[in-house]
Amino acid sequence: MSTKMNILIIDDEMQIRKLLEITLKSNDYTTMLAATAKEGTMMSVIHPPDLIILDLGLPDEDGQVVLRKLREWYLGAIIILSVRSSEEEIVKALDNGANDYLTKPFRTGELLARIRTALRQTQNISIIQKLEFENLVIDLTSRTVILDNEPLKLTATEYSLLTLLAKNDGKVLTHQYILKNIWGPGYTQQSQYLRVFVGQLRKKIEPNPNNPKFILTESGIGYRFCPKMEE
Amino acid sequence: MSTKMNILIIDDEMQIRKLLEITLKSNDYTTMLAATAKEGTMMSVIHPPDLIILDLGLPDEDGQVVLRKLREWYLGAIIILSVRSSEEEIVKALDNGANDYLTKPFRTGELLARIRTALRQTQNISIIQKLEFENLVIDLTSRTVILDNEPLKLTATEYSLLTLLAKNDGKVLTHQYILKNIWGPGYTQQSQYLRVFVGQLRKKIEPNPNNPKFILTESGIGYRFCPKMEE
DNA sequence: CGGTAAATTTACAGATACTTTAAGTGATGC
DNA sequence: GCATCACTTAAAGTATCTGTAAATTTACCG
Repeated sequence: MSTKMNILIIDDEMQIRKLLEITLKSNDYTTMLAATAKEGTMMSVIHPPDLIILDLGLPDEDGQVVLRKLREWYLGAIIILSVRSSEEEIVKALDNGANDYLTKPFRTGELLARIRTALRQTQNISIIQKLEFENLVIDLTSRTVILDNEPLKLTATEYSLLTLLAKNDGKVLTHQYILKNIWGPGYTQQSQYLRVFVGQLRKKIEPNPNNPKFILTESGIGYRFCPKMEE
Repeated sequence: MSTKMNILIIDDEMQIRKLLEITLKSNDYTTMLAATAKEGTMMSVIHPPDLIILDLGLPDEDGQVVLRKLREWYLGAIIILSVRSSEEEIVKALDNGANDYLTKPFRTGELLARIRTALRQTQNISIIQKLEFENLVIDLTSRTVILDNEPLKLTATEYSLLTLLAKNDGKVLTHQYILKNIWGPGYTQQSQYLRVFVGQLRKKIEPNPNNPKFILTESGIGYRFCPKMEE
């Protein structure tokens, strides 16, 4: 993501606003806060956020009405956060265009996950699975490897080997285990394949292949992916 | 919508399946029923539904794994329906690509509302009406492709292939995935079709088909649409 | 029925990646 | 110092994958 996602919180309870603000900020979002419907609507118009968290029990206007009005023009995600737990209220909110509905008290982790889901859907962002190690980034979704901000060309086998090692970073993987996973159960004796491909990978990703920084040899046992900090 | 929305129910409890079937049918959906992960996966491949309701506690495979596997290719909505109510499980499912998560026992009206919400969102995927890449513009609404301000004549298959690649720009799409999406699940072995059509597309859109700028080959894996900047 | 455009096959040359062989390095122990 | 073992590196051989052209089949329309 180039820039942080911005979330507008419309809730009249100060404690909730504070809690949400802290939670969201520490999860790499930026926030805007509003205590009333009027205030919230205005903020959303002036600077449309990527997602709105809306409480239904606002002092100045009914939440369902606020929701309907927002949906007349706002295309981002709206998550309702409310003490009201009646089925009628939930159904109404969802049919008024809410993307999700959580009842208070809520679990923070779940709210964050539902925010990610809502953003994914409205931003049309796919599930991003990334492995990041300093200057090396492996994007499992797009199947690309970026080294020093440059895309790196890897063959199918090289890519499989790198991801297997990177997914288990820190752990020592035995020759047998790697061979079984990449080439199949019948190849556990072909340690030579492995040596050749580790060599090729090192040539591509190691700044100094003689003194590997990423793929370390555990003599007699196997290999370990363990990005060393540079000195 | 011209035709009824089709929902696949994957749940091992017969009573739940029956209940859902009756509820959904009386709300103008068509349904498909599966009692195991294997059965459900197969049905979704053969006849992809508009939405999948997935139980996590299946007898033959872990629901989270089923979910992840589905998300490798299935773009429709997936709603989890499970007895498991731990935050950990919910967060995991949402991050694995579920659109929503309901715990059993559930309220029918709420489920229906959440189904409507999920369908609204996934059908909205076509909110994107134009794909633009420098000198190449694909207009999905009018089904036209403009290259260097000149309309380009493409056959139906060429157009589908180009839009599939362009919608996933940056990502590597495997031969299998492309074949399944363009020709159908039964054609995953016909890589030859793909070569022929990629060749034809390149002849039409690439300034220099020998050194492709748009459609890049990932040998042994598939193709990737990734408009390179010119030097 | 004939004409046309598109899709499917077939065939083959060229490119790419994988396997295999072999020579070279360095550490360890006798 | 020499032998051994495990790993590294390079390069040749082999298999597989890819791109292209051209032939054949299919589908559609007048």
